[in-house]
Amino acid sequence: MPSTPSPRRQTALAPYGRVKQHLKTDLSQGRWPPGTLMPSESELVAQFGVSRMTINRALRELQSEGLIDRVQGVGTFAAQLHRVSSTLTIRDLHEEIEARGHRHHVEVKLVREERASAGLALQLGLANDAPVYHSLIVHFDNGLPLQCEDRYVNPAWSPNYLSVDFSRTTPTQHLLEVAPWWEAQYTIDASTPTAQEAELLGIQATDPCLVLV
Amino acid sequence: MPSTPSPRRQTALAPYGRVKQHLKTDLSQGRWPPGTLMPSESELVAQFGVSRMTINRALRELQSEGLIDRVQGVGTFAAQLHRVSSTLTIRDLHEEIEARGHRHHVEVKLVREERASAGLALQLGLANDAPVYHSLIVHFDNGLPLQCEDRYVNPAWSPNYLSVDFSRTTPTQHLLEVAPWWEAQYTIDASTPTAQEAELLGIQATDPCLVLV
DNA sequence: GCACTCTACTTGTCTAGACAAGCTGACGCA
DNA sequence: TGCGTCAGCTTGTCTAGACAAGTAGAGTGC
Repeated sequence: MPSTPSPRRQTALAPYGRVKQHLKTDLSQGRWPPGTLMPSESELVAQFGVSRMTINRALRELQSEGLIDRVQGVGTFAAQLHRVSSTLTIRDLHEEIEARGHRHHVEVKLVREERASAGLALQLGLANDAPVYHSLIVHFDNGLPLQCEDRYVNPAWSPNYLSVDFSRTTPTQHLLEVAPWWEAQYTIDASTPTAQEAELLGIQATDPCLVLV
Repeated sequence: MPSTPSPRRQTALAPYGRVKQHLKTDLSQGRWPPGTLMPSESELVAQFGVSRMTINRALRELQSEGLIDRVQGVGTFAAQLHRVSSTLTIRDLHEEIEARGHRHHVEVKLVREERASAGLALQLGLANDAPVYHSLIVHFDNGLPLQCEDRYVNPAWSPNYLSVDFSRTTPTQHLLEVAPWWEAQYTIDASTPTAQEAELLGIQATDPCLVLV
């Protein structure tokens, strides 16, 4: 999270911090229901008497915290509530395992082009039946199956996704190269794996596991 | 996270994005080992030929991603590796439930001072047998038990932790007041609850759940 | 009615300069 | 030796203005 200046109790909070806190309070009190248009930057400039850059920073950080959505040319909107709950930044599993001094390898179970189902199309912002790239890769840590990576990719983001050698570079890494950095919304859930996933990971289908969507 | 301009393939990445990506690449390639002093803002200004605000934004975002540490008056340092693995921002459950328009209440099961076990002392950076504050609180959403909050606190951070009325303010909120903002390292795991936790939450001990450490 | 253009408004970003706040090490003094 | 002061570095933040890029709506001509 971007560093907030240490607020010495009530005093000496930086202007951008005051703006942030003010908007946060209003948001949590239900002014601007989810999806509602919020004041524009110039309106906030007038209201708080600070420069636009200061307002901009406050809004940018609120956006990074998932509290608001901003659309260029349109405006700032209060975010949907479920967005608020928690944000998880996923880092490349490969890097993580290497950093622990363990051996990492993957088995590519599947890489192909498919047609987007209705739900998938909505998630990726595509038309129904539009082509999507689908990869299914199992990650191993010191020979133990650790993670089952079942990924759908918008072809527009990475046209040559299918031709990448994923035994050398992971999909995450590849996408990070294409998109300079990568952040998305995750739903995290505890659940039991599907039969197929259990088999790939070599665990009991009744063992709990994490599911990221 | 602050919005990055949609990267049109390789071209037209905003300057602050180029700086970020450049530093990220160098960091991942092991220039500046963890803890090492990195170039100052003015050095980067000279190197990239952009204004200091642009460098500052890049660095601020890298910091928010946990890749670097910055200390006012001292400099910018490469972050420790374990910091890199994954960052989870926890929001106050109370706020979250209220924001949904639900009723929230808690039951304080336990608030007391204990002695730190070896493992706990290590985690909190304390000596063995040092006093720690321990609270066990169950959160309810519209009367349904939702979360079991089992928390150990370093007394140095919050000397009056034991005297706080947690039926009015949550531990998270209290700690946020003491420490201006709060970020920590989490291990996230899927597991089955302990018998005690299952009883508190009114669920089957075999139901999967999320565990944050 | 329909398509086009043009304008006003929005956010996205950069700049050059300024001052504040915090740390470190050199220096001078007792 | 020990201590206080201060210069010079660092990051933290704000400002006023500028231009780019994207959107929506009003107006215009067909």
